[in-house]
Amino acid sequence: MAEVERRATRQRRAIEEALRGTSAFVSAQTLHARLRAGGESIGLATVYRALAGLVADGAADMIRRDDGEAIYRLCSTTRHHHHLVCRDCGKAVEVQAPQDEAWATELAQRHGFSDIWHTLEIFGTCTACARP
Amino acid sequence: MAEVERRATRQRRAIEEALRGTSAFVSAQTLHARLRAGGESIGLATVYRALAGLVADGAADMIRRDDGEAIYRLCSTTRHHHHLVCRDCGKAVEVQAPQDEAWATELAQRHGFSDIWHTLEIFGTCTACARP
DNA sequence: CTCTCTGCAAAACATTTGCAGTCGG
DNA sequence: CCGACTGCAAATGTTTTGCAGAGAG
Repeated sequence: MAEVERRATRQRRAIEEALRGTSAFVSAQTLHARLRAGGESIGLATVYRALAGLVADGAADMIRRDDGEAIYRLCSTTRHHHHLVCRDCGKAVEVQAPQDEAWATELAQRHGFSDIWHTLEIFGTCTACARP
Repeated sequence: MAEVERRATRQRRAIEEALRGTSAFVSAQTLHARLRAGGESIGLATVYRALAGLVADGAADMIRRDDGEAIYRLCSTTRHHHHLVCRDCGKAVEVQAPQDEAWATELAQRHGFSDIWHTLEIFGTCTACARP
């Protein structure tokens, strides 16, 4: 959460607005295409830079799809949490994993690992994407 | 686990041997470099293709590092499991998460998600990499 | 012999970066 | 005004692919 000055430019407003309008994870590529399609004039590099800034500030979550592409989403809390993500449309729900924090820490210590971090994401197909 | 014919070539034997010799996750790039350094004559594309085959057969695990690069490791079991991975040297321990399977399934159903899959990886610094 | 595998170089992609001009505060 | 921000194009780095020849079974 680097506390850096961030200027509110037209482009960043457009990005945040687009993210606020959905509960789904989106890739930088897709977001860029969507903004352009919506008439916004914005460069791809700007989208990447803005997203990186949001992640650094803790305002957005970034996870990796199976193919390695990064996908982003605004998060409603800075508390540690996980997601239930539709692998088709990206729609996601924030979820808590009751014991996982303590479990991971205990397990790591038992094996002599320090400076622990863990990722836990659940992928599935949401109701809307399930119907043929 | 596509059941496809796999021929035992010199290159594939070298790759499997290299993987068998370590408990650490390695990237295709690193594995390729290591094999070459060891005197093996092998192409990068071959390494990628062999690793993809091992993963498809369920013989190897593939996870993504934070930067998106894929890293691979032979797994001792085809049972669902997770890893405690050293983010420095890649050394990993297979671990079981007692409740996570049931928890993830129940959670997904409650939200109407089907065809569930989940990833859970713990990253830390192992004892060997911790000492300055 | 036949079909899979291999190597190489080219291609495909996602992401980052250098730079000169733009614009928010 | 000043420094952060932007767009573009070029650079980077990983992974994939096309193709002709090699080699496993």
